[in-house]
Amino acid sequence: MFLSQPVVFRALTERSIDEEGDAGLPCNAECRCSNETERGGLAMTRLDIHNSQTPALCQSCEIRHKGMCGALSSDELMTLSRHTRQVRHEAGAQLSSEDAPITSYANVMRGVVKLTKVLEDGRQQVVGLQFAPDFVGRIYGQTSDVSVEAASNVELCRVPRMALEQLVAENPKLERRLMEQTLRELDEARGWMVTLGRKTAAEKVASLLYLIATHIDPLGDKEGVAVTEFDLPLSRADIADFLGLTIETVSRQMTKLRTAGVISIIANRHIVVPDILRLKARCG
Amino acid sequence: MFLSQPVVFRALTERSIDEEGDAGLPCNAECRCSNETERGGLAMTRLDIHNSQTPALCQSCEIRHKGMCGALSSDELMTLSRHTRQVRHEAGAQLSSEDAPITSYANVMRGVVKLTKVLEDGRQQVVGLQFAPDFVGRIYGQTSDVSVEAASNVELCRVPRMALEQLVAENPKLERRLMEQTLRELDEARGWMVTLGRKTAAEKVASLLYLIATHIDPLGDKEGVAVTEFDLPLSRADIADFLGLTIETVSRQMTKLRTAGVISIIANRHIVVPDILRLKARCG
DNA sequence: CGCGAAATTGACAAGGGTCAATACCGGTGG
DNA sequence: CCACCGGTATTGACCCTTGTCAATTTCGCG
Repeated sequence: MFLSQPVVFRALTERSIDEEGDAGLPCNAECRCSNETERGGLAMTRLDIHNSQTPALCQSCEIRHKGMCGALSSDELMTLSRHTRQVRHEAGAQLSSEDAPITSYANVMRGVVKLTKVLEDGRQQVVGLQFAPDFVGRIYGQTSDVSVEAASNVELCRVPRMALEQLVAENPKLERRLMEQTLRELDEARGWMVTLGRKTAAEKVASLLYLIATHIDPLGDKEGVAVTEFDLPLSRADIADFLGLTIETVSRQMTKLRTAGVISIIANRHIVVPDILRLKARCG
Repeated sequence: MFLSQPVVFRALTERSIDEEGDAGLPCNAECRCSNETERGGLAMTRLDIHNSQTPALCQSCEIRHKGMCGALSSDELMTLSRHTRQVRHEAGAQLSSEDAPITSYANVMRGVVKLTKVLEDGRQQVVGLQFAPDFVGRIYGQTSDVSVEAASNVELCRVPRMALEQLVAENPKLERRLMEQTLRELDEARGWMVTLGRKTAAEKVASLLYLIATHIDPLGDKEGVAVTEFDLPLSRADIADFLGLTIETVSRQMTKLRTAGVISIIANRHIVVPDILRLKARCG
């Protein structure tokens, strides 16, 4: 299952309950999933005649045309949506652990997912961050090799392994999409290798803030545009684990950026960037 | 072209001539390529009737059954081999530069290829090492994003972009192979993120030596088995650029490993590892 | 308001970087 | 065969950035 083992690492002292786990995930106001489509019954029969509508489940989905789903025709989306389920997880929830078998994949709809690796003695490194509409999960592999956690509160669209693999086998365009996402992740990983290996603490912190400013969902709008104000989806410990620093050093560098007027910090987590180019200039 | 621009970075003060560049690469003794197959003429006509022999070019190739080529049928290998060319490059030769358009791919047959990225101010980071039978080059991309250099003397099997992309389009198994290689590279990049972010200088050096011991071609034999004696395919500067250290620190850590009896260093480049597990134990 | 967790700040230590001197290797030419 | 030379690697002394440990403040939330 794409779900918590009771493994507990440092940054995971928080709660790790999630709203998954029972068959009939209740539909509250904030989660606008309409998952009657996956319960069989009336809605199901309508889907079986392969019309070209957008599935009810996907209609309100902000990433419907992006990421993996963008590669699918209406019919394919129909097929897929019969197996997907929109789920929410709280910050800190572990979605899958290192070496756990892979049983499902997911698309990030909202929030940030972090991928981490741990050394035997407990030293931890965040090796990837996924924003909407990224695909999460390692296809063609038996185990996942990284631990997957919700960095912030997240909403995911979960796909069982078999359903996705079948769809991929039938749809070269989808496979291609996933290949491209993998290549993008590879580029990003290599980009961070440069940051980890060759940048100073100050540049590292600036780089991460810049990454977040350019990737955090500007409410369903165009991607890649820097937002000038956002809530940090990561704790200082997460930031430290991502940048290969200690929380103290992160804190000091944040203060420096603040006193230099590059950012304002409101209540620890909320960041205002008056001039994104000044921030970018500090990325090395 | 998969070929040197006159761009010169730090570690590239060496010669950067290569034996490519003219149409009819002469066949010397060391390069056991038999590239009559790609010159048309007699051999060519025999290939066109799609029999199931192994192409002459590939017969002596040690990685014939490994890497990308392992996914091909005899016929496909025939088709491919009509476009490939085995080439040699000296250590330090630049094969492709960051942001250069991609015009060909290659398989590593012998030696080590390094992928690097550079910051504006010249700080350099090696972001990947490729050993035989790895595939080199970023498929589905316009530019390569990394600079590709021969770390040691290398022998490559070069494939023009168009030829490969056509073959990939027709052969899902091949596409799948490339996807798996990409995923492996992603895993490796993430593994090195941990090394760069969280390991000490001593652990970093040990980790790199261990990587090389387990990846350097044990003369065509089974992969993944650690070899106890090898020539370092990287200079101290390359090692430093890979590990995010300075050459001085690399040097000091190597001497520590030597005085601790974990390795012997013969003439700077030749390394003997009496007990690979002792080395592994120092990787953190 | 008050508690526990998270973040900041300070004093100090240490790992690794910087700069400079020296040693070593590999190739060339006498 | 040996001497020399340029590039590469090693070693040492010193310093700076970042880590460590501890005290304090701020935040989030009941």
